[in-house]
Amino acid sequence: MALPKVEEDDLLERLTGVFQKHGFEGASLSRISRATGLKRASLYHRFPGGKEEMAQAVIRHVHERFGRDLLEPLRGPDKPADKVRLMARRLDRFYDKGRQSCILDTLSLEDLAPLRQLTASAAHGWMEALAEVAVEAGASPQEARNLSEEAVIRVEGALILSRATGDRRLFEKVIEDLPRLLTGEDPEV
Amino acid sequence: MALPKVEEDDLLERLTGVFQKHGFEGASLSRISRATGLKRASLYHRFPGGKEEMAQAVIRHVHERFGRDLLEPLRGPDKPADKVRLMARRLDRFYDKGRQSCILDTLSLEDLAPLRQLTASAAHGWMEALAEVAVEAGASPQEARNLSEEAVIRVEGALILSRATGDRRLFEKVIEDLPRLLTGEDPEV
DNA sequence: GTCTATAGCTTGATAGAC
DNA sequence: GTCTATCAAGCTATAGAC
Repeated sequence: MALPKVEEDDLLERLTGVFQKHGFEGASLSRISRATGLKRASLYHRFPGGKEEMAQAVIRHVHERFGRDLLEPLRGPDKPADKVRLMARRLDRFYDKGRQSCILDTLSLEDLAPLRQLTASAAHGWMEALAEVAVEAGASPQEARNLSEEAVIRVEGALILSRATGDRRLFEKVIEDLPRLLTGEDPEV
Repeated sequence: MALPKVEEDDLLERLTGVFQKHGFEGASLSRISRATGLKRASLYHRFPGGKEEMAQAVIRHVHERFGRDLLEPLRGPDKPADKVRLMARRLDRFYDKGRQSCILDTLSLEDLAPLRQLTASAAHGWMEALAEVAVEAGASPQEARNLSEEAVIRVEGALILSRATGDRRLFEKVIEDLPRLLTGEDPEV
């Protein structure tokens, strides 16, 4: 807590970029050092647990930012369809129109229990928030659960396919379809 | 072509396992050597292009096996719903009920053009085969395209979520729902 | 076609100066 | 809190014997 929050956040953003782009194994300390401007020893001063602690911090950071910017608004007073439309726009931005990978993907390949626990928690938080807004839009709790799972599955699948094919149109389609899927209303972008 | 096809296939299967489990960066020559029983120099004798050539061979191999075992039957004379049910069962086996990752995921993170081209081709082949059977089941060409994209997106997304959460039920649900999605008929497992 | 041996570099991590 | 310097271990890749 010695550092101002902005600098701490900036560091975590840069760290996130590396793990997002290269995954756990590909996120070498050289790359991390270059991206953050901090030398190896400085990184270990801040993250005594090394790479694994950095990866944990990244998931926590993304979880927090995602919750604040994309999920919290879903609990506001606006119409469900409007709230989902807003989230869809921010999702599009969050993943840079499908160019960025999701850390639920890139940080879950390596079989590390502490990371798995954090990705699981993040995924569940996302689905729960979507289920709540689906209920608000008229779905039964069971339907809402299914719809929220479906929504997250589609986003993650579209990201993989966009990356594997180099064609980001699939991602855009999935994003545009989210309001209809979750609330039954048309996008009306 | 000096080796019998079985041994060549066995080698490729073991190679596939390593790249599937650890991704491109995580698939070190040590791991590959251990998994295949071949020393470094022997691997380079068979794959002069090193790791990247091995990864290419893996995608080609999986593409071929996937096409032969899962997609080719879709073009047979049986009822569309029956053919999709068969594919769904084999998909479930192919990904070991959601325990295995897809190489479209694990081999597309590293930004290598030759690999990207192969993953793209494999993904498109899969979607085309699904679209054909959807048309056969009564969908319009445009509908069929959408349904086939939706199906592949769901499978890939479910694999990611299963891995990130450690809960494979989502994958099973997606697999079971494929016949209904693509042909409009109930699973009747 | 497989091996041992090795080159040369990069990795994750640490010690200690400032 | 950041740095330089360093470590042992790992990495990809190659040379050359059999």
